[in-house]
Amino acid sequence: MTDAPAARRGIPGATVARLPVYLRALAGLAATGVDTVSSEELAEAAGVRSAKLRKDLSYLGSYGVRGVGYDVVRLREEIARELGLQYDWSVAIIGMGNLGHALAAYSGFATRGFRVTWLVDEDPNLVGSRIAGLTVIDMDALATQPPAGLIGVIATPPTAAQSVADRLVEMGVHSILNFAPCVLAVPDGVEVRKVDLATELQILAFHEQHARAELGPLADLAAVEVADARQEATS
Amino acid sequence: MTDAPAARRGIPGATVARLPVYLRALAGLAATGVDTVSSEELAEAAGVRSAKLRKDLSYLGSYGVRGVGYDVVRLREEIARELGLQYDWSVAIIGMGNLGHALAAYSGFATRGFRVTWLVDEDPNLVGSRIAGLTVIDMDALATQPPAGLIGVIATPPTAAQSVADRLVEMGVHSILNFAPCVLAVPDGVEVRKVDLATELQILAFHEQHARAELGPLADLAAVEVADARQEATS
DNA sequence: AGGCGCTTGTGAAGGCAGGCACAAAGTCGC
DNA sequence: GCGACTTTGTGCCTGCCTTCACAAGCGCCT
Repeated sequence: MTDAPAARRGIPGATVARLPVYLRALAGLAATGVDTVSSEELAEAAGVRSAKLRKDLSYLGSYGVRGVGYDVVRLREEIARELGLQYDWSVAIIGMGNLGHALAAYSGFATRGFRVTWLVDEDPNLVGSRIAGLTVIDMDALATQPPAGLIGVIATPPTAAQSVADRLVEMGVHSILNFAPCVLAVPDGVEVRKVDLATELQILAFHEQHARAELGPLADLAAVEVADARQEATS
Repeated sequence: MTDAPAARRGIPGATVARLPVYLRALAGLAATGVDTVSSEELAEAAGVRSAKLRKDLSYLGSYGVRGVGYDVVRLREEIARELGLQYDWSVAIIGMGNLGHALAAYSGFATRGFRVTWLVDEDPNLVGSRIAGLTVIDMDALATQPPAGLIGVIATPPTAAQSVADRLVEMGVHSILNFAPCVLAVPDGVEVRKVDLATELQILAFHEQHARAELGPLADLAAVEVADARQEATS
């Protein structure tokens, strides 16, 4: 997991990070008509241990019935409320490059309680154009009407990310999702979560390398071939 | 973080997850001509505490010089080696939707030790077309030449993700990065890291809601407005 | 050559998260 | 109406990660 920051209202950060997974699992169960689920079943659907699931849910209150399980609809509502999903949250995507484009068109946000409301870019050629049904604006235009509860998504090159973050903070945003591969400095009270694609791959590479090392030197040759291919390409 | 799995070779999972961040910070320092850095400076650049940084680096060995600091070039090499980045890793992206497209075009992979080598999709209309300089193939074609050390990136809809994962495992892949919002079941020895964009936003929503609650009921009204707007849109 | 100041590397302590196991509590069958 | 069965909620323990604090080590200055 990326960083699990300080817990609020007594709910551990690790638990908060898992609630969306439970919510997803519950949505799947509800779609198939299940109306009651045991911690064992739900845990399997969510990919965790049942004891962990029960402990997580216990932080929300006692919404289960002993001997029976959890009411799917009720539990869904409770988790959604805990996550603040009883209303949609507005999302502004800053940076309309490859990634920003894809995010703007990504349907997964709308179905999970979020509405992409603003698309922002600095490039004059992009400002004014329409992407995914929205008109691209610049940061100044966004700053004129900073809505309360806005979540900022930074999809700019890393060089621009800090200044964008500064401006977001300035206009009162205190939740930022950062796709730019860099460290953002923000004041206390502003929550930054980062998604770094290359970092994830590098972590996988570590495991891949060490899994390979355990197979002995023979298995290592395959990776060396990759290295050779690289040299060909760069020479 | 997503899950920090079992450590190998004694390096804690939490440390492995931070090594890429250090690597990035070192690259930045090297670009500005710095050749020696103290743990304090590097920690600041990486957004961590210096004690944590030193402990992390100590797992790799003693590459620092007391009273001086760390040699930037040397430390970079050591971390890169530990992560297995002395050679490029091949990456196959499965699912050429919005996200898959953006990932294929994302330049951040190539500059960090990865080469997108295969683009895969099931749609006959897409197979054979060219995206970002590569020809899209289908899973069968990928299976004919499963290269050792391949990392699979799943960018399909969630309904297809499990079957894609099964096929990847079948062809010997044991490192998977999953963008589909679902839980993947894989055998032991296969490493799955997941990136779920909506989950990240939901975690932010939790913090946003509770940060707001602390400001009192007045501040809560703004969010309710958003809820009203939603009802208008859905009615 | 010797001492001084700076920085690393690490033992120890504290805190958080995960897993186990069981008592509490509710339902179902008879 | 009562007992047996099922499943939740949770206290305790264990292990990992983080933080603190300091001794060890290195270079530099005198």
